[in-house]
Amino acid sequence: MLDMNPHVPLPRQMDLGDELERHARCGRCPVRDFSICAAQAENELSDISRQIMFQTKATAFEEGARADAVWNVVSGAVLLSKLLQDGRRQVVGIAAPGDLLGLAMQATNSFTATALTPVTLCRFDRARFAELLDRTPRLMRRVFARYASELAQAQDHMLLLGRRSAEEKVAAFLLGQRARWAPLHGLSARVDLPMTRQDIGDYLGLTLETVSRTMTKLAQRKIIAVIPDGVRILDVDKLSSIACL
Amino acid sequence: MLDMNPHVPLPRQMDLGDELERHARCGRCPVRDFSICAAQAENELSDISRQIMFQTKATAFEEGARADAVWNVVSGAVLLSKLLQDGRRQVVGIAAPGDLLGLAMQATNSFTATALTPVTLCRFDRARFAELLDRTPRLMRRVFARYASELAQAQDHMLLLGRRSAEEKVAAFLLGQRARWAPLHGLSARVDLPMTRQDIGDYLGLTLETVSRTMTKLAQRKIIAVIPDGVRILDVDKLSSIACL
DNA sequence: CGCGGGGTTGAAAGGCCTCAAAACGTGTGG
DNA sequence: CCACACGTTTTGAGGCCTTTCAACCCCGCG
Repeated sequence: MLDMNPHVPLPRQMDLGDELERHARCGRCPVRDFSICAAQAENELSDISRQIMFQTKATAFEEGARADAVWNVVSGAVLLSKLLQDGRRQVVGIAAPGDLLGLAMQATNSFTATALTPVTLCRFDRARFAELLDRTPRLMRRVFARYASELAQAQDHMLLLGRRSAEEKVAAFLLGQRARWAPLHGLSARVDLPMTRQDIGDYLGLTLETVSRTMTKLAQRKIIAVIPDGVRILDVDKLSSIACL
Repeated sequence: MLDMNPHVPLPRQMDLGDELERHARCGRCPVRDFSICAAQAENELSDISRQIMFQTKATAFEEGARADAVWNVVSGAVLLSKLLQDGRRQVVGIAAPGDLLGLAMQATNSFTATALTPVTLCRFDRARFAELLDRTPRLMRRVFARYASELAQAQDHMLLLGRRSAEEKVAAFLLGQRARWAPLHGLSARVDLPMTRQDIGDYLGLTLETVSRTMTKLAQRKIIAVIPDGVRILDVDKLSSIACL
């Protein structure tokens, strides 16, 4: 499980590290403006919520299973994927700290949530969460705004899946990951990729081989450098122009 | 508790013509359970809203332009598309009566809305619409539920774009269109397609030629029949199995 | 009647996938 | 400490599906 002691060096994935850890203890999310435990709702929420930790590769909930909870990602990265009968898979999102999952409020989950790193989630009873939203318009409004931007993001991803080449997809993906984790890591050249090539391929609508090939080609052109568990962006401008931002 | 089922089945024999027209006059949407003018909010809404009609091919709002309105589709079909600099296009949705557009509440529109048929839209001033939502939790809850299901739909479409073959895409599209308009037309064999092959291709991540070829192949196998401005589904079961629903 | 937009069809090219094998990294057990 | 196993990544060769480019057809309309 997560190591709370700040003096012990953490495993690499945990570099998300101390700042996040600190907040994790009180269930607050430091990453985005939406803090589920903020303001007047704090006491109530702590009442109906419960923190749960997941090991890498553990699944928080599965596509098709009865959905009775809303989840807030406190720390770590969560892979959201949908499966086709014949095994084809599509990753529909990669959740970062601060993201809310399961708000669709349908009878069953529409995707599976898998931990890419050790993950801390905050679980809310759905019925009581919904009640609370009803009683707290300001909170609902923020949740709603968050969700709306998620939809816009989904539409961007449709554009990527439907109309971009492999190279553009990979470039956009790397820049996207960098931007997504910037609140935690800063906008460094290094981009952590705690997922497999298969995961990336399933996210971009490509095969793992194509992802690998594309990355090595970018590396040969000195635009990125492939490093263990990630890449280093050597030429942001070129990468951006490839992604045709 | 949030409304779990935004798609309540509606009377079959409703016709775009009369029934819809009647409601259009008061800005009410007859198609889905979400009626923007329902309940106590009705008077207020009529105060801040205004109906606008668009001819086929007219654009209600454009990607990138300042967004200061929320729109409710009253009648007709609206194509939602995003453009890449080099002209590549992705259709991110086809809005039907009852759909809400522009709720993302971002500074600019993230897509363009074009009328596929003569269309009636109900325009709401955004700021005042937001205020109203704040004052009317029940309304916000319904809008929210609607939006959440839209996100689930977007994720389904990602799966289609990323992991399905041309034939599967077209089959799923036809069945999807049929289901989407069932509240108005009933679940008939005839599926109206008021958009061009190009539009369909941009929706499915294909070229217009591939869409055309795929349809003729399905027609040769007697699974569908291509008719002016639409198709007739001859074998729903086969089409469904191709779509691998 | 000619024009233009939309649809269909054909041939060729190309990008990505499939299948396969080898290289690499990491954790386990001798 | 090394050997080995296993999962992941890389690399290669060949093939297929979709795209590209082009021609032709159909139909409504000025």
